Amino acid sequence: MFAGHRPFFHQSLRYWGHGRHPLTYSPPHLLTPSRAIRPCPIPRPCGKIRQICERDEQPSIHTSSFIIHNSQRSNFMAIIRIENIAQYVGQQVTIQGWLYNSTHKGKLIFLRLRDGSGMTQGVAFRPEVGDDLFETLKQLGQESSLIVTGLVRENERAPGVPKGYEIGIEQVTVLQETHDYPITPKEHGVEFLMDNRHLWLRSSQQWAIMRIRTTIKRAIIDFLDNEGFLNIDTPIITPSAAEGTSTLFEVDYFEEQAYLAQTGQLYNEANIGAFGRVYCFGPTFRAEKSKTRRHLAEFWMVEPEIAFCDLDDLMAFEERFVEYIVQTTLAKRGPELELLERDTTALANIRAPFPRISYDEAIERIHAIRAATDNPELKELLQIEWGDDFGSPHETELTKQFDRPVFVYGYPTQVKAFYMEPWPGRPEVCKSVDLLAPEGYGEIIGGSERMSSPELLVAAIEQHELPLEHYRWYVDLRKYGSVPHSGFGLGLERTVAWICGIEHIRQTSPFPRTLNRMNP
RNA sequence: UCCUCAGUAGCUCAAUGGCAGAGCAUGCGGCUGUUAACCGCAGGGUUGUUGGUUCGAGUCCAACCUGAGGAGCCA
Repeated sequence: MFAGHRPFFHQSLRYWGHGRHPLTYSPPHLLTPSRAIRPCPIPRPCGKIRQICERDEQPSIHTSSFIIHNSQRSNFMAIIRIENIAQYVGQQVTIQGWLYNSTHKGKLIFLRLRDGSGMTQGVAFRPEVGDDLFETLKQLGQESSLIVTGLVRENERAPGVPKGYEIGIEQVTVLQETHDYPITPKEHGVEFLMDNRHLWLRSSQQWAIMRIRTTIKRAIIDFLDNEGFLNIDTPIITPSAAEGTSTLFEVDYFEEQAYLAQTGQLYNEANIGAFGRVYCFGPTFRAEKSKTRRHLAEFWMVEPEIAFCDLDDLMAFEERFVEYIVQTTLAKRGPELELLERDTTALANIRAPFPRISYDEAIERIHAIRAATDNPELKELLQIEWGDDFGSPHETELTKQFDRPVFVYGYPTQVKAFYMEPWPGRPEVCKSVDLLAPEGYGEIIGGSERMSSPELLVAAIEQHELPLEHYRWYVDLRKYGSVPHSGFGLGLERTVAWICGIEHIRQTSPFPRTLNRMNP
């Protein structure tokens, strides 16, 4: 009868049984099917759990705390992931995970369980599971690691992701009983949570944000692949500031001054000569001493670059791109967006085409907003003249006028990078375009048509006082088969923050690097 | 770099210049449907640091440290 458990254990231990003993060296105990607790017959746990199994006379598994056999069942139990629980209603299943929270009411106990893929509720009723198991479950602290077997049933009262399902607990293996988990289900301050970021990621909101982030990354890659782009990597270590504007992190490159890349764009422009349509997608670094909810020192940026593409083509491409990202996330991550209490109707509106306004018109609109406001503070913040770049208050007020992202094109040349194509007949304006997200999330895309004339490019480099020797290869690209081409960079974290509807960009990065923090 | 705000129990916060408090968490007890449950009991403190004013400082003053929000800059 007892041997019937073995297939289950061997199956369930597959993922962790090959490694070292999972923590704690307090004497393990075994609770036999007769529900007696007896000391572990082996004085010290050894490395391999399967070996312990095999050398013990009676099959037993050594974990940090308890093995509970509460069921006499001997059939094979399917190990499932919680995100698929709906497929198993009426069946006995096993889930491997952690205790997120628990509550008990007399003879009834509710365990909120998470396994990384979702969250569900385990229910145990004392007369059904027996006193020993019930007492053990009652004492489990938050984040204890567990293997739970039971019957899946539908119940509209059951919380979780997906909600509406629960497991009637029959058998539990406690891998480690944990106490004093620092993040309780109550509110915490930012500093405390960031100090515990390695644990905070387990919390449901952070979990949902990371699930959405990975979906957004996948959507970006899928879209570009389908459009015939090649993902060509660009260097992280660069000899000079690509755009000559931002503050960069300095690196000692074999006793030579080097920098962490702020963009892969210039290399992308080389790559389109070989491949036509390319993108790079990776981390990028800015040493700006910015501490606002929109800034990170290390963030991810996807940068597509397209040959034979002018500014109008670029805007048409960007709006299809952003529409695809938003609609794909909406379709695939409904439960996560709901958990974040995101207003999804605002996202459903994100359909191409997006409004396009010129910089000139944007300035007029901001002047009008400024004239109309009674708020003296806002009046002060909105002060701007033609030729100035927008600050975040300008962007925020401007985007409030639209229900979807808005293109602002044709910025003054003086506020943009040196490589942008001049506007025909207006040398003071360049063929640049930014895409501003709605709801005050700011600039998520910056892009432009690139300069295609070698003479103009050399003049621009000299005018910006950039070291021409570092840019000789870049000028070469215009000497050998120059074509109209355009590209842009989309900031992943700002996009995630906008789609998730969360306040601060630091929550969109698993381990964010900010002005005052690079730990953990 | 500049402006504003904050630092008290493990966490979130109270406390006219006059006994250091609550909720949550933790431990014990109770409850068959909890959703951050609820009820009762218990333990838990170098008030960020240094100096000053005062009979007396968590509270007032100065400097410093740490953090948050914003500006500039940017994705």
